[in-house]
Amino acid sequence: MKLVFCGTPEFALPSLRRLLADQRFRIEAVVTQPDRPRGRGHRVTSSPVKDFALESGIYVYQPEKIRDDSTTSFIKRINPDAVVIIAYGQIIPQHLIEIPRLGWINLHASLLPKYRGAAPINWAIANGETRTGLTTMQIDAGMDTGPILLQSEAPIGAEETAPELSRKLAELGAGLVVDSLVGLDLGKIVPRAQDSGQATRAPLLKKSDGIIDWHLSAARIFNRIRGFDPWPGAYSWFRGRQCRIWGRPYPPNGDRAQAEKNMAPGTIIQIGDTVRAICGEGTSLLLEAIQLEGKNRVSAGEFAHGARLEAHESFSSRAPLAPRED
RNA sequence: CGCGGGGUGGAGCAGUCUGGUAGCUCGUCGGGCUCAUAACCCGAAGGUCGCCAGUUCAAAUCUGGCCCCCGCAA
Repeated sequence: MKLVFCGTPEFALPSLRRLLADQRFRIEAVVTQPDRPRGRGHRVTSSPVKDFALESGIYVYQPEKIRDDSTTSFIKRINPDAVVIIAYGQIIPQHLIEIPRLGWINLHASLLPKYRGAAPINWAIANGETRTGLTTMQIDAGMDTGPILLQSEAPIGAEETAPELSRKLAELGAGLVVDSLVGLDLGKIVPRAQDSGQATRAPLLKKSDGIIDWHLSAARIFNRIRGFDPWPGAYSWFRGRQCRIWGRPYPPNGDRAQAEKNMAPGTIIQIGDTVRAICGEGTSLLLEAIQLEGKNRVSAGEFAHGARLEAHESFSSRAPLAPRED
């Protein structure tokens, strides 16, 4: 089966590897996002998929916009049986979708129609889901709305973070992609329309999604810490400085709970090397690590030693109104 | 040439503007105290203040260059 592989980040790599190793498939080309200036200093960076493709000697195509005419002729010239598209990062126009006879086969990291959009793994964890899954589908012109080929469930660990779950799903997904292609080719899989009435959204993450609302329970804040790792993370402000926070719910303690019930959410409590922050619903978050802007990540104990916490200091869910003058 | 914050005994920080004895909270080691504690008390070791050069009687501190780490933005 002749294929074009279309993808950009790490998540797409296991599937690309699997297809490359399987004799039934021949990958004619890889399409990935153009090298762009990114990161500190705006250095030009290539995508993980591109790096892997080059190492493997696969032809790499990087259109600025996939809707360009040159892409159409490029795909037509190759005439693939299917295009496999995983986390590519651009919307595919209808006239391109129609070219391959089996369509464009997408691997999506949720049980569609749940969590349609760019960040299904992050939102599933952030919302406290205990299970999610993978879906392969034939893409259509909408956002993750195409007919479903295969689905596979996967549990979310109670403390699992987005990068951990992402690696796990990417590996599982590789097999699903292979099965989908083979099954579709043999006519054993019949694409099945999504029930859009059941759809939920998982929009691209924004920096501000990471702001901690201390009125939420510690369990819900913990879900966001896990789900928004590594970016935007969960953060707050301490003495006017932005401050990324890692922690977990603190086991309720009858004696203290009463005393802490009336403390303002965000208040920091230090008892020895144990540092906690008051959350909503009578809960508190055991702080594990803190990273002040411009500084390295340090353990909560180290943070407390250096900061010399005073009583009743607290995190703020807002940036300081006026610029700092220190 | 995107913007910005840092590099000070083993850890995290203050001190740098306004040059002039190396500070704080811990850790480590030794000793003491307590039925006990998020413990406490006494003592000790440990630092060429990222690197190089310059200014100065004197540089962690001022000037120039370099290396490394990090946040924002993209």
